[in-house]
Amino acid sequence: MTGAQPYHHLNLRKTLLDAAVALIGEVGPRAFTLREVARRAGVSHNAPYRHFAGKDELLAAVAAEGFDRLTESMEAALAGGQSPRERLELCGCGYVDFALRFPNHLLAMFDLPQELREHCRQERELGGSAFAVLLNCILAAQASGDLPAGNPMPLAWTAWSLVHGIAKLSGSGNLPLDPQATLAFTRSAAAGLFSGMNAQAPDPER
Amino acid sequence: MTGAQPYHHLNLRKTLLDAAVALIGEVGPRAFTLREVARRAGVSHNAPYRHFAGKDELLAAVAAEGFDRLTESMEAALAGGQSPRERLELCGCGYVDFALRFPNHLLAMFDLPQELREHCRQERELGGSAFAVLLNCILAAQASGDLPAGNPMPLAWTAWSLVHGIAKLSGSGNLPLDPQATLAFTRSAAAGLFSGMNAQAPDPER
DNA sequence: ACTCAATGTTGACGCTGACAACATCAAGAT
DNA sequence: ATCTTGATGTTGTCAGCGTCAACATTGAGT
Repeated sequence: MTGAQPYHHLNLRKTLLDAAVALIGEVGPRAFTLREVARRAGVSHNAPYRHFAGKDELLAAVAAEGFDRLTESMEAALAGGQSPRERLELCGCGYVDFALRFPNHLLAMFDLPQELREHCRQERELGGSAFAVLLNCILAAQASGDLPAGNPMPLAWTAWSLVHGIAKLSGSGNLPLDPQATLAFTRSAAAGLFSGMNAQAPDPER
Repeated sequence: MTGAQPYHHLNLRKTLLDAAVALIGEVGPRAFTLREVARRAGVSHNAPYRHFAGKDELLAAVAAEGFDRLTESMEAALAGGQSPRERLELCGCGYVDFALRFPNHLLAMFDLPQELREHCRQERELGGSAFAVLLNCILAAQASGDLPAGNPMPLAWTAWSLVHGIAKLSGSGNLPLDPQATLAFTRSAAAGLFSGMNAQAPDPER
């Protein structure tokens, strides 16, 4: 041994996570291969098993990291807003901005089997945190009168659906807009949706 | 030979397609296995190669079938509408209705690698047909004055994003609504978005 | 110095997608 | 009636994958 490759990697876990994210971006989460991740990290094909129970748990870890960054992105975006309405719109922009900056994480978060997600509690909790950011924006807008009172959930689902749809369609190349234009479009669409939410009361039966 | 299992299957292609759809629904598009499809169809592990170039082409065929049914679903839904506005809303409901009825097809259509889709022309054409149904609804609404004039594309993208987001979130279990409630929610959200589209002019720079 | 738990490696097994070679059948040509 | 041919299904094979088991290496605490 020349010492160039120490036996212990010291933070192989992080290295594997980064390699996994990069690999997902190159080949998609379907062709994603645990052995290739190990290869890129410069370790044997079984080394990842010391840090993750298996392939699925590695992907779940990527997804968890993604939910973390999603929450950060939304909170950072809405921090610049001055009114509840503006903060809600910016929150949606933060969602799409995250999707544009970390498309590979988004794939791991939503393009993976549901049975895996059910099995992993951490991921659900982090997803809940992200949703809570949006829900708080809705609640604040309702409290200030910027949105009609009532059950906030339909409003939150609607807003989430819109930004999630933009994120997914953009990520799969179905929106012919560059990132900057996509964000501007998101802002515009969110503003339109916000106006519409005020123009009609939320579904009364729920 | 008892004659029970004729050597030639006669329409193995359709049998394989159906088996593939069922398998996607059971294990997801990621764990989807070409050999298991063949097994369920009662043929050898290499028989599918006589009808599809490989695993990806079989999945692409499922996606193409999905785009076909999506177009049908939207056209059937909007046929009941009496005004351009109502037809547009119903078109969105048709999108979500398709997603609820054929979730396995939706997975093949959007949860698959993009390099495959680029490679397959038929799928892009069928996707374009489906989008055209939506776009025509937008154009009709603009012509009748139900929607503001101008570039229809941002309006179409917004509407598509909303229903696509609802479809994807619902399909991944993130919207705690049963199918009927999901459709009602879609109608309500679409109506709200429609109102918002009128409350503000489309993005002028595009 | 010794122990030991953590971490990385090697080897193996069954499964998969894909290729090549062969078998079977239907139908038209001779 | 026989031959030929192309389409369709099968068997055999290979490398690569995820995962388990057994072994090797290392650093930290005694």
